[in-house]
Amino acid sequence: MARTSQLPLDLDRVVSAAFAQLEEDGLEGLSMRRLGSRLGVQAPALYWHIGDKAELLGLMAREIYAGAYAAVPQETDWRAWLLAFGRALRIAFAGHRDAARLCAIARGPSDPDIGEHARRIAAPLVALGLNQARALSCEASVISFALGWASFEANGPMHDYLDEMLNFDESFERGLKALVRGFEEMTS
Amino acid sequence: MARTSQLPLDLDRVVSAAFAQLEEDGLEGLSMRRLGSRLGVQAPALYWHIGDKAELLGLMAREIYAGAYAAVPQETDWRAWLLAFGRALRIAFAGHRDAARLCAIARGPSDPDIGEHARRIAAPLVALGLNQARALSCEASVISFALGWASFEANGPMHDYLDEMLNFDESFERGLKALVRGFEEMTS
DNA sequence: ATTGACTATTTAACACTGTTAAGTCAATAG
DNA sequence: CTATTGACTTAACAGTGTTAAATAGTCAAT
Repeated sequence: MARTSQLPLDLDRVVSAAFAQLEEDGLEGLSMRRLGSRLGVQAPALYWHIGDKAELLGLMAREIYAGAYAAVPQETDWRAWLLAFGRALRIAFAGHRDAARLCAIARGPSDPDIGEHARRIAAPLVALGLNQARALSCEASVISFALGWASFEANGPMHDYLDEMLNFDESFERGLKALVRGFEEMTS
Repeated sequence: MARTSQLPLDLDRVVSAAFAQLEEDGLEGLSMRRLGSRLGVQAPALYWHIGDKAELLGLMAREIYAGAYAAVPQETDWRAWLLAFGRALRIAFAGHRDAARLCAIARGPSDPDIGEHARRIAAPLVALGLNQARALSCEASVISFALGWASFEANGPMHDYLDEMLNFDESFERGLKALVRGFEEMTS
């Protein structure tokens, strides 16, 4: 039917519609058919733009991480950068419904140019004086902490029964600060 | 058919069969029908012992955490306890295939006796001198770090392309130590 | 001994899911 | 004017979690 009534899809529209769908119905509501119908298209049409559902989830996760990286302001100290990065990750995870579960499930980049990506990721910390291996290690720890915290916190029942005795915002901040200060100690 | 040939199921057998199934076919291979057939039973029979698949996953996650708690030796120092706990968690997550994804997805305990559970969880640290709020906060951070790390590390492609430039075991250890040392700093 | 209740399971079915194969129509290139 | 390609549709497959109803086995009480 009206196949030319709408200009054709592209990958970006698919991904952003997927985010909208995620926001509305959560991760289990993010099915190919529903995503298709949101775009005025049948489900199999999506496979023209995407290989896999897993690939779609991967792109979404990538975008969440990219948003966090982009949100880190320029810093003059690697410790300050790590703190800002951790907070940005927390905001990024909290910014989309089920983001933590999504990122925990999604598969990473199938990037062929291996070293380049790592170098780009580590760049902000390398610019502040860390060597690359150490930069990657620290970043991995902060990402793990933030991702794990988001998973932990997003767990409904767990949240409900802990939030009487645990201030999540404050505890995250304490943990993050502890982690970064711990790194500081190891350098000196 | 031969309904009495086997003694009836119970919850424990279901859960441990679910672990066996997880080990064999991973998280996506853990379906009710396959779990049933492993137990010589049709899928709907499982719903006699279990409300939900989510409940089953919750029980499995609970068992993983319980195993980690049980594996922590008695310590004389809360910092040592946290380190041992973090390592035990890492071992527990690595011990079952897809454990990290499972725990990131699973919902927590629908435990009605809220304060009691929290008190039991915090007990080891309270016994070593921390107040309960602080104990819960520290534990939450260590759990988050270990869980996030396991998710991070379990991510196949990410792992493949980082493990040339990142020693996962060593980096986990560094991160955990940094976290706990950071906590130490905050007390003094 | 027979009735009845209770436990634990079966069969059948529903409404989905991701994904593939084959067909279809519009636009573009030669 | 024809052929090719891009972007989609319809139809279908195999599988999913879950519910409802029927059923067989076991036990207690009449």
